[in-house]
Amino acid sequence: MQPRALDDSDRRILRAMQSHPDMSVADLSGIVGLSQTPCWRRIKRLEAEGVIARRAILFDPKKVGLPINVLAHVRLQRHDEETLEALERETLEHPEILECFSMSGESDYVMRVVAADMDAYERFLKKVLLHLPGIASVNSSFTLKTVKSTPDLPL
Amino acid sequence: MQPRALDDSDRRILRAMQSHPDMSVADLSGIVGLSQTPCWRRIKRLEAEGVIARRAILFDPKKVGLPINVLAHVRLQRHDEETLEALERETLEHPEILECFSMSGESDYVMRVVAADMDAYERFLKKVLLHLPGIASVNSSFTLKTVKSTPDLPL
DNA sequence: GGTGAAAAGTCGCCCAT
DNA sequence: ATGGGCGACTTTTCACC
Repeated sequence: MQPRALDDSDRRILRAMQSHPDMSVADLSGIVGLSQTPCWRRIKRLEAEGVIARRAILFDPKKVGLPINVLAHVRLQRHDEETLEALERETLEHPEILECFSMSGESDYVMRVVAADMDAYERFLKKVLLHLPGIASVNSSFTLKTVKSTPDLPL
Repeated sequence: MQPRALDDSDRRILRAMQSHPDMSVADLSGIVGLSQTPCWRRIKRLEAEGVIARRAILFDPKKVGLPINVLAHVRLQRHDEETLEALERETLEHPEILECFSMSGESDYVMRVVAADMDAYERFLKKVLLHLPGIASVNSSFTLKTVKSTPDLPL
């Protein structure tokens, strides 16, 4: 499962898979200019190496009742390794937190959180975020509109 | 394709699909307690209504050569509708911008941008971001680590 | 809502080159 | 490393309760 660099065929496969997530291997192979078996083997290899992390099904957050989207800018009091690890472990436990990045600059972490309504977010803020290990402050910015949100990478 | 509320079976289907993105309809139907055909029909309906937006294949950004992840906080000079529309249209054109939210609070927009290296980001900043319609300033915060990043919603 | 079934297409994996 | 082929699945669509 190693850093073997991707060659052109790999990149073509990734690009094709990304733009056509449920195309059959047969059709993919046509697009990338390989035949079925080699193409299939490369896909398996890319999966085994973790280049292909997973498949996913994307729902419309509003249509499933999660219209509230918040960027929570988090600062810590303490920055010892233990506190950071505890906080990151907590983060993984809460499905309302979709993304969490540790940051350079002013905030220690930025988290993207979804909620059913403002009340639900406020409860989440008070019951979870403000009790995270080592927390100093949480600054919540609400998104007015999702202009764009895609997992597709520029390959 | 309307706001017909989701019932329990719908939610169970969505939850099951989300945790098992390539389970067969046959197996899904078992989990949710319906039989094949009704389950399949509901899935098609959820797709037609846009509740299920799309399928996706998630790659590891580092392993495909995009280790740089930036949150760009953008402020505008002008806030007329025309400027906003032009900016949002531009956003959609650039695949390096994975997410773009219009915000309440200090920034007008927050964008998540990926790049192959610092140089590439700097070029993108100078050639694209700073030339966006109506731009006043761009404040780039680099992520040191992705603690969590998932499209899975808490259902 | 449920059953059963069948056509078309796909996958996973053998083999040969 | 590529291409061929085949059995075992799935998807999708029936007709009918």
